[in-house]
Amino acid sequence: MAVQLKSIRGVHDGLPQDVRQWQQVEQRARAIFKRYAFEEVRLPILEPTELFVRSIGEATDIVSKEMYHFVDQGGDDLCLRPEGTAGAVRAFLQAGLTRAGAQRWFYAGPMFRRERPQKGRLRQFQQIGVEWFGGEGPSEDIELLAMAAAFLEDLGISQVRMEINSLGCQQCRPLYRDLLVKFLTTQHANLCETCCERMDKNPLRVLDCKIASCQNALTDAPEMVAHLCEGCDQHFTGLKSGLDALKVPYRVNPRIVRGLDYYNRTAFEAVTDQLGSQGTVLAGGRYDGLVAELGGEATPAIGFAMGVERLAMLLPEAESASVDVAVITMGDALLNHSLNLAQQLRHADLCVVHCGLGNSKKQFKRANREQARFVVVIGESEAAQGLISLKNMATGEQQQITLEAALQVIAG
RNA sequence: GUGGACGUAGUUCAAUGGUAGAGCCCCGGCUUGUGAUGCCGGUUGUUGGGGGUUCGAGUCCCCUCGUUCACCCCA
Repeated sequence: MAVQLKSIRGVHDGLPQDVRQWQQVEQRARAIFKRYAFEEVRLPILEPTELFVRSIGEATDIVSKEMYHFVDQGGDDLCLRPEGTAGAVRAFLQAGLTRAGAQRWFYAGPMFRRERPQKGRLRQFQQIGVEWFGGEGPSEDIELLAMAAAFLEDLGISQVRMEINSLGCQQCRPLYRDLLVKFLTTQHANLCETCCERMDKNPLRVLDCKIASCQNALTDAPEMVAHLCEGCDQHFTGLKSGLDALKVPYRVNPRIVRGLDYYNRTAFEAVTDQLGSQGTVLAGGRYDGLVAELGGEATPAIGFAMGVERLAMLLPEAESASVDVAVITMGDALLNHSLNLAQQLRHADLCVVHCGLGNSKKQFKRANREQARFVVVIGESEAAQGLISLKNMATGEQQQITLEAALQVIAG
């Protein structure tokens, strides 16, 4: 059939089969985050364009070419949020919470980026994000990473490794950057075309180039972690020792780079090789300068976000909740009686479908299709005696008993 | 934004340029108070859309939309 009206490119429907998996991810996240005293916030999907330009960085791909932005009827320049941190910081400031002590937030919802879709990459996708305001670490970094690791473990996702790095701060990163550019200049001939462009635009990006020849050329490249200032070095050392103490598995990957401008110090990614080239399933870092950048009192903060669809792809298919009872009515005159019976079964907290009217064969087929564990048959003889017929669909056994007795059997 | 692959029934897939088919699903019957197994029968298509070449296009060409994979980038 020709489907005339289709969802737009890269924007997919969440059908029951998908949503079951998303809910698994969400439920596990809620359960784990609660133990760390994080609370849910619900933030706008629409924000002023200016917010993202100032926080994420005007030169980033996200802001320069991937945002859905428009001017509304009142002349306001708005955007569908491409990520959650900027809005969280805005909300934090707007609520005047800079002196309210630590704020531990999480949120779940859709984000929008107008990219070319591919496996694990959509134009509308869901993130669960976590933001922790008011701690400069490293204890917050340690606990946040431990929480992320606990979540992934609890979800039952193995084959994911946590990689960490330090990006330095405003003092040591520029010095390192100069050092790196000097090195890259010596390797200029061995780098790919895009890397040569990156040298000017964003030299750190060269570090995570996927091309093997570039990686070869980078063998002796200076690493940020070896050029941290004293403060950053202590911070990173503290982070590693804390993770060791909590037995959180990790690997230092000096090539991790963050795409968004606001990150400093701790950066991390949970990666899998099961998803093709979109292997990053959870990523985040520290953004100590962002609150001040957006006009607030300087407040250190750290956070991460995870891609719900990507995580769901790593989960086994989820079965729908099974139907406990299907109610079958023999004779139109008994409809109200059987509808009433279905309600009584539901009061007992059972999952019940009513099979409507029609001949018994048709109704039984429906019951079978619903994969009901039991069928309750209401016919004239049952109604006359105040009993029901209860059939176990797996064994085929059927008995005429009272409703109370039936509830016992179903529960048993 | 760049490059490759793909698009046929509800679904999974066939069809040397020559009548669009099969399995599964679905519907009906065998059995009007009994499903799942069996047997018999039945429905299903603007071949993603538009244009072109040809006596003739699912098949070849162009455009477009979508999916997918990779790059860029990122969750």
